Amino acid sequence: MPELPEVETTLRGISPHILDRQVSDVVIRQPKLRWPVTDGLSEQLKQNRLLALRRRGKYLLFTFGQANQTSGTLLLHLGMSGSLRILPADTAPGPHDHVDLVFEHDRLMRLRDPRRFSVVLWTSQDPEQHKLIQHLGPEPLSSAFTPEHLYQAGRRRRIAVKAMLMNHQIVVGVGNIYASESLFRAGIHPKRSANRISLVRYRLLHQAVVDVLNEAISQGGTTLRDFQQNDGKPGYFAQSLQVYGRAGQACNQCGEEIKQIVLAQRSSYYCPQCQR
DNA sequence: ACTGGATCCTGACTGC
DNA sequence: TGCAGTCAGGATCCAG
Repeated sequence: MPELPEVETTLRGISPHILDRQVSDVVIRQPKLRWPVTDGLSEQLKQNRLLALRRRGKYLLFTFGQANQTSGTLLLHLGMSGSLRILPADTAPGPHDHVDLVFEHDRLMRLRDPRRFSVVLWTSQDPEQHKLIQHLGPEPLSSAFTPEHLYQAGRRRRIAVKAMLMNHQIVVGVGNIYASESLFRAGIHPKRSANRISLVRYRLLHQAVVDVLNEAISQGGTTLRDFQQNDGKPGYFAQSLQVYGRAGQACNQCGEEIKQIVLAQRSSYYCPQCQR
């Protein structure tokens, strides 16, 4: 389900309900996710307060502790099909509701994930040094993400530019939908070799990534099948998609038929007229 | 050092 | 209606 805009939407939706609240209970119904849920998670969290909550790439980082004393950080990644919701504490769990954090004011945060690719891990170290976090590239909506950064990363790689955009060591948060959409806006063919793109064109691509992500966030993300914002509403960016999922339909820009190809095991959509 | 492919898991959809 | 096959918004691991 979630790329950066969906994770950001989730973050904004859940924060006001749980920030500065104390955990009264933890329920783990299914510990077998992408990796086993950290042993003893319940003991780490109970009676601790959520001191801070932020996003790094597609990870959510929940910092827990007492007063200003940090005890550690919960790393949470939603994988392909994960979602978080805030519910009354007595809400009966449905299928695939694997983890609940119950908070002191009778609210719970519930992780649902049919495909179980999500990640729930505890670390008492600095989360920036965690194995899953430390090699992540720059945030696309920060000043560390620049056209020159993309150009330098692309120079020494022969992989398809779309595969490069989706490599989170180069830039985080860009998944299959937004990679396709950004390349369309920049007029670059998804299969084009990363080292055969000029700085001028990387400037276009950089701006396209930033714009697409910002627009998607402002519309609450993209709902294809099951993504819901915290209030149960879908994300509305699906209406703005120009190529993703539009194989066989006419390009909104030139009328040419949108094509679908498989690239690095993922479906890619593009306009053969507008993208070279 | 890069790169492409297989892999984890379940649900929704398509075609016979 | 049932069943097999295909495809999914992610990212790691492994072999070449």
